Amino acid sequence: MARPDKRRDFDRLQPDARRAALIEATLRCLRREGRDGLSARRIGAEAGISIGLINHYFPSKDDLVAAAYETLAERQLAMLLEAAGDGDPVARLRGFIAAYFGPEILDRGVLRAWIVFWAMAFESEAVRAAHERSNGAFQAALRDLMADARGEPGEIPHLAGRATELSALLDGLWVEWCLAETPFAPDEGRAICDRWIDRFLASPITD
Amino acid sequence: MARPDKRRDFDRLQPDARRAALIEATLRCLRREGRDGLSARRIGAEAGISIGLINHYFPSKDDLVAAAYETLAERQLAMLLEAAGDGDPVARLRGFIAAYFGPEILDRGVLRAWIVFWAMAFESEAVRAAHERSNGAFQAALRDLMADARGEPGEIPHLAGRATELSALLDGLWVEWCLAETPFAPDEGRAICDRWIDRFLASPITD
DNA sequence: TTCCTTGTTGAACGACTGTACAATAGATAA
DNA sequence: TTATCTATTGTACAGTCGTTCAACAAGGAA
Repeated sequence: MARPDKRRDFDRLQPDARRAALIEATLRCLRREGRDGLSARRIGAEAGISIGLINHYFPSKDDLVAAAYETLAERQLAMLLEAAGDGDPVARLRGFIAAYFGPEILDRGVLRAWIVFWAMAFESEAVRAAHERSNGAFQAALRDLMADARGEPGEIPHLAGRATELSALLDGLWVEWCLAETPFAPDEGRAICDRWIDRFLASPITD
Repeated sequence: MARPDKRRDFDRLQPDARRAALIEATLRCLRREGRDGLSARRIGAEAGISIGLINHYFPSKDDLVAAAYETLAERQLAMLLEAAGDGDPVARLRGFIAAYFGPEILDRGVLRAWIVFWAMAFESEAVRAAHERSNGAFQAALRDLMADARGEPGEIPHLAGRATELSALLDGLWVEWCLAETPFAPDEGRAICDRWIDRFLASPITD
């Protein structure tokens, strides 16, 4: 007898699609549960697949986390650059910073995931490398925006230090906001950074 | 027959001393191994006691971590205030910041432990409360130093925002330094903050 | 249709986890 | 000395963990 209602036991996906789905499931678990969410069984359940499949795509947990880190970091940076728009340079810099205080980054779950990335950077070479790349890309983007905003070439060595400073200020406010019981208003954080930019634009090129 | 060489099976300490020893052992484990070090067995081994004793002093792991968090945070803040000295107000502020870029804080192990604190603040009410207290004390100290340095009353509401800003800058540089493969020189971080203070001191009181 | 590749399953393994708890022994008071 | 208190021990328990691997099945090729 035929089995017209035969239920397929599983969907067989293309490797790329399955990899992407596993990364997304990992990010959801990390946002929701932090390090506790980083378990093969939970990620498998979140992705709707069985335990063994994860190791078929990622030789170890570290590789999965590194891939998730890079995926999220690239997405966030792309979002910020998108929000910066293509107007005049100063507006781009300010737009970038304003978007940083939007709901996609100023989110407790996102920091919760990020903290796992930072923690694993101490243990896993793959995650450390992912951090190095992501952080480098972020600061490079910031440096270019800052150089344009002040109309100077981005290669000025001193500018890298200023970009590190602004990047640190952003990160610090981000951590502070996400961990505080009653955090400052997002607009307040944006205002702090806007005033920082005011001073940056007003200061001499050697500073 | 007497047993003159009878070996005592264990040293019985006063509760306070044992509590302190457990907290110190926890801090060493966290610095060395991060979250992996946060296991009753490892802490017990580090402290030279057996597993069960931990639960005798701390009803759960969260309480031990919260106590360790508060101990470390208080110690660090006390060290910074000590380093600030009792000279003129501006020198005190600069001394505080200079000490922040010293080996007791700018240390990968310390951040590694601190990341565990941040991670657990999402899961444990006790740790979150410890963070709230520690962070509040740190920013209050910073705000007072800044108020004195500019010769204005510390209750000025705007000053709290500036203290949050400097605190975020410090935290951000700390994280950046500890996680970077090849970090900037500590003096460079101190110089960034010193220039920040220059601008702070030069800016009008409403800013 | 039949064959083959490989995406997918799920049980199994040994190691580790936090906590509970009865038993032990050091210290102090009577 | 003896009794009492409690700091301390270490086993036990019920889980969860990451990873391995033989078996299964979906989909395309022949």
